[in-house]
Amino acid sequence: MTVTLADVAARARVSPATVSRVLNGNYPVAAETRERVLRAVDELDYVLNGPASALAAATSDLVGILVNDIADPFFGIMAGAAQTEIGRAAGDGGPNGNGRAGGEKLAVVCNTGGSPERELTYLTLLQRQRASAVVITGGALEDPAHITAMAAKLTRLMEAGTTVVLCGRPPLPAPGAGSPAGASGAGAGPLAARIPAAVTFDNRGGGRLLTDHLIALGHRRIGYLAGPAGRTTTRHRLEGHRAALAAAGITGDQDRVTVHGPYTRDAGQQGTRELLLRDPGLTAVVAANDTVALGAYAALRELGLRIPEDIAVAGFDDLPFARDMGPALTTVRLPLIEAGARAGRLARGRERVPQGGIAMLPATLLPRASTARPHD
Amino acid sequence: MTVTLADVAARARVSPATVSRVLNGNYPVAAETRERVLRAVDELDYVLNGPASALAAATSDLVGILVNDIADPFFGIMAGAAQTEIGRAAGDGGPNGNGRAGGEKLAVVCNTGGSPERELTYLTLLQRQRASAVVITGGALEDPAHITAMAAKLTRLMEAGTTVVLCGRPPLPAPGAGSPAGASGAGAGPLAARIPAAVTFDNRGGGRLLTDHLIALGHRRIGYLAGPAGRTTTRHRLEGHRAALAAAGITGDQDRVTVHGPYTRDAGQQGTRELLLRDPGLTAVVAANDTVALGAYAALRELGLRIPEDIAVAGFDDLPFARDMGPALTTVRLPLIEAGARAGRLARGRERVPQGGIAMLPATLLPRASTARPHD
DNA sequence: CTGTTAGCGCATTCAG
DNA sequence: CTGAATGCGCTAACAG
Repeated sequence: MTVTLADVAARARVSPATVSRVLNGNYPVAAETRERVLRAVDELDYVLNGPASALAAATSDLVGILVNDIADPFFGIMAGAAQTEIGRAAGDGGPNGNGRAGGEKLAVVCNTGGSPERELTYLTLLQRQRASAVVITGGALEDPAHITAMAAKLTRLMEAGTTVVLCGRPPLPAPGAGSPAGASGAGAGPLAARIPAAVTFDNRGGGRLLTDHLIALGHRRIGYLAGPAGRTTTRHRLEGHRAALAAAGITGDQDRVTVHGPYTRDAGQQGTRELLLRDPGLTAVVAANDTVALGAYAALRELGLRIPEDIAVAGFDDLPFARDMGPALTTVRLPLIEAGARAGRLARGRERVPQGGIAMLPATLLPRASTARPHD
Repeated sequence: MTVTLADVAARARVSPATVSRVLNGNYPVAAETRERVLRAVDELDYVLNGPASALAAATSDLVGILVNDIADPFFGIMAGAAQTEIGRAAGDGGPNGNGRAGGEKLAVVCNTGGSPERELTYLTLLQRQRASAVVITGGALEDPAHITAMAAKLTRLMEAGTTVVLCGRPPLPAPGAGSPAGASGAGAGPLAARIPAAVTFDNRGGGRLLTDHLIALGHRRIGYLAGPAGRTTTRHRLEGHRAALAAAGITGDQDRVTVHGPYTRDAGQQGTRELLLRDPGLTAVVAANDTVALGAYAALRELGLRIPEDIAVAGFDDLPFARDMGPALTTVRLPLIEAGARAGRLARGRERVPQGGIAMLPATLLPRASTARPHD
């Protein structure tokens, strides 16, 4: 019923092997023959059977992109950039036309919702599909059990020939002393990289920049709306913040003016209320990201506090809406598009792996209207 | 090198068929045997070969979700809801644990960037993978050639057994008179549905509601920042707007105070400048969506105009940031999560197809601070 | 309930 | 440059 390679071969009066060769384009075929085959393909409206081809070739053209939250533009922007880069057909520089689907990869994004189990599940599913590459975005959970499980899973993926790229996530911890000599005599040739390439953000530096800015304005009592506990991004941003405070000689019980919560607007709103309950004298609130800052705005509005006159607010990421908030949000810009694009290129092996397997992208401060000197 | 079903069978001392049966869970197997097999699977760390299984079964567990712009929360929210619903394992109600990956589907989102060619390309790629279902979100392009191509492609997908669900997109135009009797004698049994199920939004009604609101406040000179020309969503929202104007007896050259552009902040900014150039007497600007309204805010700020005192602004969609803009944005809420979830359930055949194959979800007006009576 | 037997559709050796 | 033969790993009839 469904048309197969053999049907095309019959119509083009060639062997199935020849059809396969023109379709994959990685083998010399006479121009005239190719022409005939392509015509037959069009006439029959033939579509390659992916599973069959993946089975025979032991690899598929699927590339998975894992994100924590697909509704969050932070991930959407990175994933979009990666997907564009990956979807780019072999030769061309732009999006190719016709719905014919030549040598492209199928770049797909998978939403883990920040759940470690789903992260693992998706990796297994991708492994099952024999994905040619996997890009994992966003911060990592710092739970030892999960780290071990992830490391094992990623190792297995890489052993199976899947390229693994980390994007906006720190590299995996070094796998200890490593296994000794290992396999028997015959050198099995250089195995795939044992460490995934990583493109990361300077979250620590960004956090530092932001709080330095606040301190320079004269703030000394600064609340901090941290991300979820146990995640690398949360920790790094917070560390940058604390480093700035320490450098300025601001001591005191910082944990008291730090609250953790998910990267959501609601968490920011509740956290801000909590912070002001704990210390009504705060002159500034730093949010772990722009979405959380959205919630801070809401809470302050509720309380009748003006930004920045009564209290300054800052975010992180510079999502598109940041500059249109009322007032425009001071934040830290991360090169999300560049990160996604580089990760995409790494996934396709189109970019050289950076020094030591890891590239750190800089964060830049964007002072806007939501921060000013404290009132008195 | 890589462990196969046969290895598991050997270790569990059963036949490969039995292993396949316990893994797929759709066939009676003795509890003890199952136990033994599962143990072997764990011990060998076996992962099913997706392509092989898809080839043999002539269907894969892949479900594709097409979106126009993955960086836009409008799509992210719908896609996330759909993905959650689809990823839900057969029996259970929540996200399943362990990275073992049982009977789940692999729900993946594909970013078309709004390009018709990429839309077709992704569909072909999914067809190639023998996807079990495809969810297509967002408005459709109204170009006849593209509509024809899409209809053909979707028909082919459905003929091949792929479930097609439209989400936030109007149903395809009826396929004309349809082909006559067709195939030969033997009734081939009831073919798959010839029309994809659709979950759509009442964009027209929402547009109407919004402009009615503005008119009720006393506005009569209203600019409109429309979406990209030739898209159903754009047209429907605009039609609702025009209908409200007409009902209020507001005539005049409405095209003059309507500008089209992509659904981006920049387009909103430029469009607003253009609108005020064309008619400085506008007392309100309606944006095709919230992101475009973001740009309108920016442009008005630039011009030193206050919202809503000097000019009212309204959006559409009620994205999370809308209520934290300065001032809070009046907009129309669409049940994005419900739409995505229903589309996901339809894709898995877990929800009855609605009346006539199409369900229309309502839009509700959310009046906020960005709209008020005109100044004089 | 379980084992045996055949392919699924394609990519590759090899010959020619 | 092209054709013929083989097997990728699994599922789906059938028997038993």
